[in-house]
Amino acid sequence: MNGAARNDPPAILLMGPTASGKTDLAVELVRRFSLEIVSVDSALVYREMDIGTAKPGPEVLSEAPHRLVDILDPAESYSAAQFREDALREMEQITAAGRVPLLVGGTMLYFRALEQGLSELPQADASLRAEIEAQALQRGWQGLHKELAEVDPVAAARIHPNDPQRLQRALEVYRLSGVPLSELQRRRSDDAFPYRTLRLALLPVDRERLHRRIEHRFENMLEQGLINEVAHLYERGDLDLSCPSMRAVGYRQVWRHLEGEYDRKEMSRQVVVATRQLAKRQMTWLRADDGLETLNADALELSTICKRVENYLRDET
RNA sequence: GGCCAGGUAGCUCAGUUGGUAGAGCAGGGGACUGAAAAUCCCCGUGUCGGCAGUUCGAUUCUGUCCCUGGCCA
Repeated sequence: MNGAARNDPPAILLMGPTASGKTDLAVELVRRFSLEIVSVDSALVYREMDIGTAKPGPEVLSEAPHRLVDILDPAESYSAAQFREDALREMEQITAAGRVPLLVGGTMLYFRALEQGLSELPQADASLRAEIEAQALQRGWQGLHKELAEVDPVAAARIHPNDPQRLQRALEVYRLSGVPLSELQRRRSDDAFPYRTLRLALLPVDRERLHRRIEHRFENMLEQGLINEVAHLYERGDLDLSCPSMRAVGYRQVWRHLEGEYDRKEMSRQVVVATRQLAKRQMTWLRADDGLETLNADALELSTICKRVENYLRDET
């Protein structure tokens, strides 16, 4: 897309839901080919969040370095636009060094933003968001939805009155720019994505198996000291549940447990449930994308995949 | 052993003055433009514990049995 030319450099994209085995496969590929990994993950960007994000350990990272991991403090927030900029920069460096970027992750919005670009919209504005939230408290989101319908009927029709996050964003964009969000989005972004891609998706076929995997992985995280990890962040004093980092699966539920909202058993249940739901949403993106080569995550055939990658890389020259 | 309260969707429960039942959660499907591990939308048939009785008709009333919890012995 975006008119990728025949002579664009290669890039491999590897998408998959949580607990599908993306990292293992990526590391295997790095061992065999001249690739370098760029993480496409909205939680791995945070430092001090290792266990709950299933971040690859030091040994793995030294063998197969991941770019865009540990680049932010948990008090900061990231965005799809920022990711796009960062990822393009990293990809350029990797390409310039004669290697092929391997983008690996589960944040599908980031993949889309990277490949298709984003419209030119104003950045998030914390104080304006606070203002809108205060208004929502008074008038209700329904009321704000009516307000949006007056200035941007197209966006209002698309955004459900119960969807505070998107309502807030649409109002924010209009108030900052004076132009309806839907109008700005209509204007085609001419963002280029100058790569020829091999697009792979790791898709678990057996749902029960995935659920079991998620459960076991969480038990492992507990053994590795997840609660302690979150407790450290909790004790910092400058974070709360409104930070995007602390909304991540695992962190949010352990945070509530630390606040005494529910006991350890209930917390565990909630984390596992939230992880299953995350995986389901990620798979919805993958199923809707018909440009992917799908790999059965339950029965990976490494040799077949390697042959595919080898062919792809050879065709390039 | 006696008394009491319960046994209804995978879970927690509501309900039917007798016309075979519905919420939340879980689960499934979908959406997704600077918070995305976020935010939201759609989807509810299950021997209403078993058996028998009354009734045109019982998940609902009666009897009995089983199970769970509590109290008393």
